[in-house]
Amino acid sequence: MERQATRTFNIPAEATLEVLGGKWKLLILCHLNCGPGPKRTSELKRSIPEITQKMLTQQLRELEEDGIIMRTVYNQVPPKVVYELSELGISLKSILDQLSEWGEQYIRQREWKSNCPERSQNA
Amino acid sequence: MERQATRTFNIPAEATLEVLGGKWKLLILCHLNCGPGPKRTSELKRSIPEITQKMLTQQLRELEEDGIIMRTVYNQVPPKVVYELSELGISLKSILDQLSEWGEQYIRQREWKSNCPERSQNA
DNA sequence: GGGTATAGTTACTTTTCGGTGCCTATATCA
DNA sequence: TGATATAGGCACCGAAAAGTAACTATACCC
Repeated sequence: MERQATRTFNIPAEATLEVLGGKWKLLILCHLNCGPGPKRTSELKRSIPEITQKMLTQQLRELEEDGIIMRTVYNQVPPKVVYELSELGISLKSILDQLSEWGEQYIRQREWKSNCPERSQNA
Repeated sequence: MERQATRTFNIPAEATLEVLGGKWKLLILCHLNCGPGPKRTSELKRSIPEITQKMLTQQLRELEEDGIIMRTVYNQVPPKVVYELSELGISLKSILDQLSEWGEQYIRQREWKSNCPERSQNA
């Protein structure tokens, strides 16, 4: 994933995906999107247990570089750092909301399918 | 990326991202979304020059497994296979459209930034 | 006969991603 | 005294992802 200053895209969606394409990015953004106000690093880590500290930091850095989120450091010990969506990040809100909505539907449908007695696969 | 039948998610968006999370998937879906009617494999390949045949096939298979797209094989030689969004895939339409829209904005903003004479970086 | 187009599959190699462990600094608390 | 919480850096290594190349089948065209 090269992070160039400029490049050309075949379709505009490619630009979006270049910014949001990391494995954890959309998930992180969803967490920053749901519930108001900034979130601490440790909060995010607890919300996404599968992510490692390294990956979390890395993805947050890239999102910050791309201007999607803002990072605020409180000069205190132990350290406190919070992240929140920037204006540009907020402009992704409806996409993030829809990822959640679609997921809800999808889960519901899946469960219906696998519980449907008509389709039991063995025996 | 394990492809399990069932699992639990911390937030619904995770379910969405499990289905759409592949490197090329959203891009492929955007191409199937823009312009009506099904698209041939070779069309997709030409639309996404960077993707390899192998990746294209693989991602299409997974999207098909997840019920997002439909694959139709014409029994002829040379072979003809077309892909189109399924009903479930069409339910992603507004997400796909927004990925494009957001990308347009983002590109415009980037270009504005880099062309803004106030901010020329050297000389 | 030989080349082309089409949609793959497979084996092999390379590259990248992501995980693990170890390190910093310091205020607070036991 | 020393453990804890916090945010993160860095080096190393294995696993997984992605790229490469060769192969299939066959109708059509020259």
